Amino acid sequence: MATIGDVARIAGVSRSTASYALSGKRSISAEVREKVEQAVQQLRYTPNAGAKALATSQTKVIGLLAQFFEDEFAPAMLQYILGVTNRARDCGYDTLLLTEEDGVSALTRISASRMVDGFILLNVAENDDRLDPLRRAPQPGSLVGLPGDPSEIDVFDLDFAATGRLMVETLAELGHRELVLVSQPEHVLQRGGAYVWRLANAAREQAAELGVTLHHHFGSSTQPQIGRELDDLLDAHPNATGLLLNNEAAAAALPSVLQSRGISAPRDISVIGRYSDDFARTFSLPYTAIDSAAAELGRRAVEHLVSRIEGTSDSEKTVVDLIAPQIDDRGSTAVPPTRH
Amino acid sequence: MATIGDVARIAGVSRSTASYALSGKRSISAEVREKVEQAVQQLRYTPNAGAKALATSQTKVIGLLAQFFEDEFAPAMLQYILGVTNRARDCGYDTLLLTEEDGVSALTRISASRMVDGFILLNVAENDDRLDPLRRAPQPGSLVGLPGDPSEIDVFDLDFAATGRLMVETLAELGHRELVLVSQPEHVLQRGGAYVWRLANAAREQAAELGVTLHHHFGSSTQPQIGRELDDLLDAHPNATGLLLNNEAAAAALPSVLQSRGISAPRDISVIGRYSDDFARTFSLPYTAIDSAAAELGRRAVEHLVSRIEGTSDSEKTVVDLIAPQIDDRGSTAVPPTRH
DNA sequence: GACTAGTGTCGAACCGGTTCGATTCGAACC
DNA sequence: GGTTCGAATCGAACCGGTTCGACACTAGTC
Repeated sequence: MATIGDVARIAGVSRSTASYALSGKRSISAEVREKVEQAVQQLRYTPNAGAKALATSQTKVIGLLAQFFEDEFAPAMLQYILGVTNRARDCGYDTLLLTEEDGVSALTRISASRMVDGFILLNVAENDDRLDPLRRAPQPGSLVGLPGDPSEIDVFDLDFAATGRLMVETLAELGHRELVLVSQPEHVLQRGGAYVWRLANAAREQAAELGVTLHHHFGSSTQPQIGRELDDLLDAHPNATGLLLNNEAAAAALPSVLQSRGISAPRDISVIGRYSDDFARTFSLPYTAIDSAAAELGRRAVEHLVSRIEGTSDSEKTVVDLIAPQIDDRGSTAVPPTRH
Repeated sequence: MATIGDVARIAGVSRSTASYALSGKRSISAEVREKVEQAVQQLRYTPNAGAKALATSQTKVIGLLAQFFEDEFAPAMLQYILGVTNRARDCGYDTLLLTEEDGVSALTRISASRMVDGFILLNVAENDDRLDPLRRAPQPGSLVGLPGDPSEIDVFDLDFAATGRLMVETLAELGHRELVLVSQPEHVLQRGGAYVWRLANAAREQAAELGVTLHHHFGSSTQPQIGRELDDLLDAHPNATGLLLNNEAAAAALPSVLQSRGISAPRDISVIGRYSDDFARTFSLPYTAIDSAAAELGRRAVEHLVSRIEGTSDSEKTVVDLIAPQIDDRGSTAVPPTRH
């Protein structure tokens, strides 16, 4: 492969001049610049990434730490990954995908060997092991998911408290008086999926304030179970007229459950979920939902990370950016059915 | 960060000696090796990846070219990605994930800048644009998906022809005489998804040979449509007793279709799909299926690629490795119902 | 006409590893 | 007792970029 030395030789200048001609960091005569550019074309010169990284201490790569848990619904993760890689590329960065179970060792390994300029952590837990190593690392990081202690790091997440309130409020305003909330499984919460209780607590408070009854259930994240559980829940709460789903698997299972009971939304029951638009399309879910904004979160995390890497960050202070919930109305809410 | 120079100084030896002590490429006294190792511990020394890449021309990174098409079922892709990244890490490689639409430019960019030691291409089309640049690249590559011209490159794929035959054969042996095959949408095929017709043609031939009627239909890959199409198909072919699905979305949609028609597998109809075990779990699909072996294909592709990179490849000749279809029996096949 | 300022170019050093050739030393050999 | 060999170590060069300081030349200033 051609090196910058080859380019310089063909152009009849020194290596340093060729370098300056390409980077524009010093003034160069139009004539020389022209010759260098021609040599680049002719040799199909592309700088060696390793050499560049060594010289500049910049790799133009960001590390993406994804964690896949047995108890989670994997397809939902894909949205985040795509959001990050696509936006990163637009910003001039490539993405090193790290899926090892041991996120801490992945982080320290990659960080110490200077393979990346920064990190993005997905699926951040309330008390995430990876945060301490990240704080100590010389590279900046962005989190997707709000941990208990977000100090020193930029955080991006959906505002789950506002989401819980909005779900309850929306149905209460339509006249619903008894609701069922289905969350992720309890062990997701125990593992540190704090968003589960952030949404649930806020929903509970809002319900109390509005005088609405709210039943809360931790659902499974796999299908035969969650379907049965939904069925049982509807049996257990015959007067409930609204269903709130903070559980992707539950949303995916609901159509067949409703069908088998011979009821439909919103005629017999109103439904609000919380999942991404892509998820809804993939599974063809006909329910109004609050967008989990996966791609948007990934994009914001990348943009902020890049501005930190490149030192163009507007503020030195770290940021906690909670996206306000936004409802995608697919027509699955209505006034409750009248009973007699 | 500590460099090998720091290690050498603390250990009281030259840089080259420190390097040899760590690599073991020349004999080193036990005493010196000990001192170097202590210095490494003390300084938490980790080699700089860029410098190492520059010196050795090895990056220990492989490039993973994934393509996401609107008309495909995205979650299925995740299995391949995880299969590749996890196996790569076990082999000592990290993975650069490239999701740009323009796979050719991604390939040439990464290849020319020497960011990776090899490539894995997913979702390879019959006539894939990326193959020529890959052949010209200095790095080796493995394909997941069989193209029309696999020359000079290692290829890994499910044996779709054998899959088609096996599907038909299995139901024919049980006594079925009229089958319906639902493939991916026709534009997947036009884009170069040759596996669609490889399976369909083989199924057709096998059916002809066994004297079985086979109706072939290109189904949609999104849910409200594919559900309706399945319903129409069952109406159109009332005497069909077996359903073959080479279309993930169709498999995901089938449970509610059958339910709404008040029929069930295998009592009223026998079903064989083609999707991964993980996919079946995620969607809780109760149908016997031929495993698309995504993770296994990813693993084989990585292993072969690594052996090429490291020059330990058993043979110089390129390989076309078609995995024999394997049936995961979930009990959705039986003898056809008797009519009168 | 000497002084200054700015422009354009070059050589050398540096980033942090690896590797080749040379050197020293002690043990084994004839 | 000189020769040969292998083990252990070191210095220097190299990988392919970037960047600093020096220098030559031109143009403008007083």
